[in-house]
Amino acid sequence: MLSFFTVDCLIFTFHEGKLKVLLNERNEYPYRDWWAMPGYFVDKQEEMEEAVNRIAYEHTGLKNIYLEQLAAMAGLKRHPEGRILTVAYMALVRYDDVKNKVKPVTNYMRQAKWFDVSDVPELAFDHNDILKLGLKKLKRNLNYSTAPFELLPEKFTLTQLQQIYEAILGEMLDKRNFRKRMNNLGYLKELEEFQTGVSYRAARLYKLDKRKFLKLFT
Amino acid sequence: MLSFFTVDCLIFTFHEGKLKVLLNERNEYPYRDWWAMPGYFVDKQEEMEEAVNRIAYEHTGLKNIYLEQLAAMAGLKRHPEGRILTVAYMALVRYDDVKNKVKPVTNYMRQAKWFDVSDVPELAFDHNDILKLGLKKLKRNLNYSTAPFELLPEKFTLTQLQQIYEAILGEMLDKRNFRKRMNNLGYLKELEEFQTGVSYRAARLYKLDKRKFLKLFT
DNA sequence: ATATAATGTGTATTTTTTACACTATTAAAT
DNA sequence: ATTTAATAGTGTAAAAAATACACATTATAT
Repeated sequence: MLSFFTVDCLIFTFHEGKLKVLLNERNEYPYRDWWAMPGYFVDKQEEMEEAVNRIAYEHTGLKNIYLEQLAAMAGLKRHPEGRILTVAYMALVRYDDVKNKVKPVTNYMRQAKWFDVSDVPELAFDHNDILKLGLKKLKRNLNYSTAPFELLPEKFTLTQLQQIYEAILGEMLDKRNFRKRMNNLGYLKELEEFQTGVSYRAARLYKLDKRKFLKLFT
Repeated sequence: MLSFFTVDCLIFTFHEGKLKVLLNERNEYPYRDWWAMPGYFVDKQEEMEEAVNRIAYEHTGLKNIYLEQLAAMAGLKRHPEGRILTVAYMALVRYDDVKNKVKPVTNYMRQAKWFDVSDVPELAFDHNDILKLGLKKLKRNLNYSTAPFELLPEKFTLTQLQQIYEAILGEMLDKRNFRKRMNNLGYLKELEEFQTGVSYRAARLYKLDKRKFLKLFT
């Protein structure tokens, strides 16, 4: 009746204009020395989402992050010792919130590093497939999800938002048309506050009006 | 290292203008006498998709059907004996192709029956949640997937296609606008054939041009 | 004062979406 | 032969959304 299984988590963030994903260098058989999504076994008495939160917490120092389930992978040949089912998630975190910029070494993992999503090496197991799934889902649901805002601070500029759209869609967008569209969405609140600490004209800050967002999409 | 887990499958079809889902009446603890999605344990040496295909075959007599994975459910309390992880799929089948209109009784299952999706009782386990997920996914991906065509014969009329869109979206569509939109998709082939056996004006038949569809969406 | 770096804005055009009602065709019934 | 019943099939005008495109404005640093 017992079930050993793992969860793996694509942790995405946005930094310096790029969409990044956090990967581990494995220190354990199989795929020792390969890069892989953070992941581990789910404890017997632990809910699956708790396990994902635990793993994400170990890597980022953050709790209660945004999570979406991507897929269950259960191929008989994905692990040399036999089938190990894994449930893959994706998490979205704000770069500035991340506490441990580099995850301390454990016995099964050497280091963690942010990779630009367009520059990811061949990964352990079926993790490249999972990454593709994650990026595809992010892209497909872009207009119906709060995902872009999970990658930004609570108050953000339209340029930051546009950069995230561009990173997720993989194409450049026209500034004026983008702003027009965003203002028509109906769930962005224009604040009377402005960026600080920049050596050029400070941009206006916006925030997501979650109530209005939910009204539109539920 | 061993992993017992199940797969469950929402089998959808379209009949008499309604979207239908095939459900089993359980004859086994837990949830004896409740209706549930068809599902069962995955054999130790069996791929997960094989298992889904096997279950769908037992219920419909069909092989190589359209499948999409929906979610993994692993709540500690979903089964009274402890966690049983299940991976939920949805399948789409053509009603006219289904061989066994009623599934023979087995020791764990009393009968199978098509339910109108808008008239489904309270189901075993978390199966109502899974049904909601399935319907939501069907709706959200309607315009990027071959799903509507999986529910229709190879050659179909635009009215049939419109009925499927309406059933999935849960709203009525305007005939002229719908036809205009379908003709602009670029992947419907207008045939020089017409319906037969109807006692009124026979409608033109169409079919999906899969090559063109794939070009657009890959 | 000047240079720098990014912000913020409008209009014309095209495309897409929406609203809306009647004639055409076929088979069956009389 | 005519009528009835049932569904197929069609066009246009209006509104809304998407696109293409360039320059003046503002804040800071020197």
